[in-house]
Amino acid sequence: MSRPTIFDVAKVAGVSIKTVSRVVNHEPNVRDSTRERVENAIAVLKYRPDQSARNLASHRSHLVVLVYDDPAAYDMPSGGYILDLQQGALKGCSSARSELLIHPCNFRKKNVGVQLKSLIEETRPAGIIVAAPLSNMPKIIRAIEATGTPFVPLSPGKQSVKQLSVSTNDREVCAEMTRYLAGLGHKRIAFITGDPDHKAVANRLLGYQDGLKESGLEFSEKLVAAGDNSFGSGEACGEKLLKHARPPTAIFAANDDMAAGVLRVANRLGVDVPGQLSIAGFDDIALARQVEPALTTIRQPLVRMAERAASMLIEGNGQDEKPHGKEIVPATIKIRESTGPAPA
Amino acid sequence: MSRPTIFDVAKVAGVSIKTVSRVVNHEPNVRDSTRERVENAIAVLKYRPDQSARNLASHRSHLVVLVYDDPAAYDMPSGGYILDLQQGALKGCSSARSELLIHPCNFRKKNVGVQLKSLIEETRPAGIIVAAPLSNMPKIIRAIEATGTPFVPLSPGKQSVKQLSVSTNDREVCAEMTRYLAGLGHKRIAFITGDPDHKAVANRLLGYQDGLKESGLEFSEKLVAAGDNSFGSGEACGEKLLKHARPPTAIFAANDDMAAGVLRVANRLGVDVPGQLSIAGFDDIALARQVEPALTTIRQPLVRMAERAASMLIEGNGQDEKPHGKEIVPATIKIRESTGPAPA
DNA sequence: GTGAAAGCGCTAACAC
DNA sequence: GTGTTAGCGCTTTCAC
Repeated sequence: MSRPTIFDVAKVAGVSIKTVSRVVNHEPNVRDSTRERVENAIAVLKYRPDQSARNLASHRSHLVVLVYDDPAAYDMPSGGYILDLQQGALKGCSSARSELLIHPCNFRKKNVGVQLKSLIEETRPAGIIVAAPLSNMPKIIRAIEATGTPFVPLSPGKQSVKQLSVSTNDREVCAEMTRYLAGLGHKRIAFITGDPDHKAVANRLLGYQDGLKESGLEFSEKLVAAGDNSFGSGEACGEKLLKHARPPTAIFAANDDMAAGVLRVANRLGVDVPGQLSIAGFDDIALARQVEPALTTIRQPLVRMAERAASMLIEGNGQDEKPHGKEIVPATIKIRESTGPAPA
Repeated sequence: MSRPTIFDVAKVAGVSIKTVSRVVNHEPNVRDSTRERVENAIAVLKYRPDQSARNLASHRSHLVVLVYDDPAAYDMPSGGYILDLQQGALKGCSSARSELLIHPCNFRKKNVGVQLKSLIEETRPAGIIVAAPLSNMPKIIRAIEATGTPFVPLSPGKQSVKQLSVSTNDREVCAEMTRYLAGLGHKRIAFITGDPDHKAVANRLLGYQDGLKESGLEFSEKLVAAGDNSFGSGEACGEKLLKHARPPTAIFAANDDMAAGVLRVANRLGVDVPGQLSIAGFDDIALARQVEPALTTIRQPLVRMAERAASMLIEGNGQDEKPHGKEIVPATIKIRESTGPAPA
C-alpha cells in the first residue's frame, strides 16, 4: 500500500482536497474546527505532501540553493567560511521545511553562467543565496537575474537599490577597531588594503579613515599599503611599513591572512608584538587563533548572514509581495593578544 | 513567453513527446536519425526538462542526499571531513546531472528518524549517502530502510550481505603501517584503540595484529591501550605506555587525535620523537600536518569514497537492477616526520 | 521504432 | 468558508 495523498486526507476529514491544501499551506479562510479535523486526519494517515507534485503545480520548489566559490578548485582555502555559510543557510531553511542544495561554482570556467541557469531552470528553487566573492561577479549575478528567481547576495559589491542583500557593517566596525587602537594610545596607525575589486573590503579602508578622524588623528597616505588579501602581500606590506623612517605602532590589515603576514615579518625583524607593534586583522579565520600571539580581529557574522538570507527568501515566498531590503548583520571585534598599549 | 516544454520539442522535431522523452532519458529503441532530429530541436529551443514534472511522473527525483553528523551540534570538530565528503558526492553527482542535498543530522535528538523519513518521503531522492559514524547507527539506518530508498553507508559497522557500501581497507592498511614500523627496526610496537562501537576503527586493531604477525613479532596485551578517539585519551594512553617498565619504541594510534595526544605527552616527558619514539596515526586530518613533528599517518580516501557512493546510487537508478556490492577504496600511508628508525 | 492516452499529486482560479 | 474543475510537464502503459 502506497503513501496517502491529499485525497485520502480529504476523505478521512470529510472535506475537499482544496481545504486540505489550505491547511497544509497555512492559508487563511479555514474555520478552526475544520482545520483541526484536517490536522487530525493528516496525523492519523501520516500524510506528507509530495514536493514534486507541489512544485510542478506551483512552478516553484521549496529548495534553497547556496552558491559559493568552489573550494575544490584551489586548495581548500577557507573551509570554515563555507561550513559557516552552510550552517546558517540550513538554519534558515529548517524553520520553514525547506531543503538546501549546495552548488559550489568555479567562476574561472567559461560556462559557469550556463550551468547555473540550467540548475535553476531545472530545479526551480524558491531562492538563491550567493556568497561573496561570487556576489561581486556580474557574470554570476546576470545569469541568476536572467532566470527571474529571487536571490540574495551576501556582501555584494554594488547593490542596485531595489535589490535584496545581506551585508555586514564593514565600514562601521573598522572605524570602531581604529578607535580602539587609538584609545590604546597609538598615534601612527597603518592600514593594509585588500583586493580593490571587492567592495566590502574597500569599505574597510573607509572605516579606517572614519575611525582616524573620530579619534582626532590625521590620515596619511604614507601609512596605507596596498595588499591583495594574500598572506604574501601582508608580509610585503608589513616589511615596507616597518622599515619606514617613522614606523607605525599599530597595523590594521583588511583581512587576517595579511595580518598574519605582518606578524610573521614582525617576528623576523625582532619587533615585539604587541609590545612594540599592535596588529589587527579582519575575518576571524581559524588561523587568527592559531598564530602566536593570537590575532585581535573582527568576526564576520557569516552564520547569521546566511541564515537571514535564507529566511528572506523563504518569507518572501509565502507573502504575495516580494521580499526586499538590505539587511546588515553587525560584525564584532574580538580582542586577543596581538594588540596592546602603544609603546612609550 | 515561458520555457519550452516537451511538446514544443516534439513539434519542432516532428515526433511524438514519447520519442523526445526517450531521447532525453537515453532510452534505446530510437533510430539514430530520429534521435539526431530531436537533439537538434532541443538545442534550438534550449529545452531543459522540468525536474518537478519528471519527479512527479516517475516517483523519483534526481537528488542525492548526503547525511552526516551535524558539526554544529558540537564544536565544529572535523570540517575537513565534511568538506571532503561533499566534494566527493558533488563530483559523483555532477557527472550525471544530479544535485546534492545536504542534511546534517543531530543523532542525539530523539526524532532524527522521523525527520529523516519526512525528508526522504517528501523529496523522494534517487539515493542517500550515509557518512560514518551515522552509518553505524541502527536508528538512522532503520529509518532510511523503512522508506525503501537506495542508500550507501560509508564505512558501515556491520553490513548485511546484500547491501551496498563503500569502505576503506582499514585492516590491510593498518597491517601495512605496522610492517613499515617493524621494518624500521621497532620490536615493541604499541597500539591505542579507538571507540569500540565504531567497527571501522575496531578493524584497525585487527590490522595491527596482522602486521605484527607478518613481521614475526609477538602480540602482547600489555602493548595495547584503550582510547576513545579523543585527544585526551591519547594523552592518557601515551602516558601509561611510556611509563611502562619496558616502554614501546613505536606507538600506533587508531586515529590522529589520539596520536597527537601521544605526541604531546612525549614532549612533556622529554621523549624525543622520532629519535626515541615513533608515532603513527590514522585519518590525516589537518592537525596531522600542523603538529611538530608532522605525523606519519594514513590518509582515508574520503573524497573518492563519497564519489563512488554517489555514482553507485545514480548508476543503479539508470539500470533496471538495483546497484549492489561492497566497494573498497584503499587508504594510503603518508610518511612524515614522526616516525624513524628504532633507537639502538 | 514510434505514438496515444492516462495519470502522477498537487495548486490555482473561480464558483458557490 | 468551502468545493469544483483544470491543468502543471512529464513518465508509463500499451497499442501499433
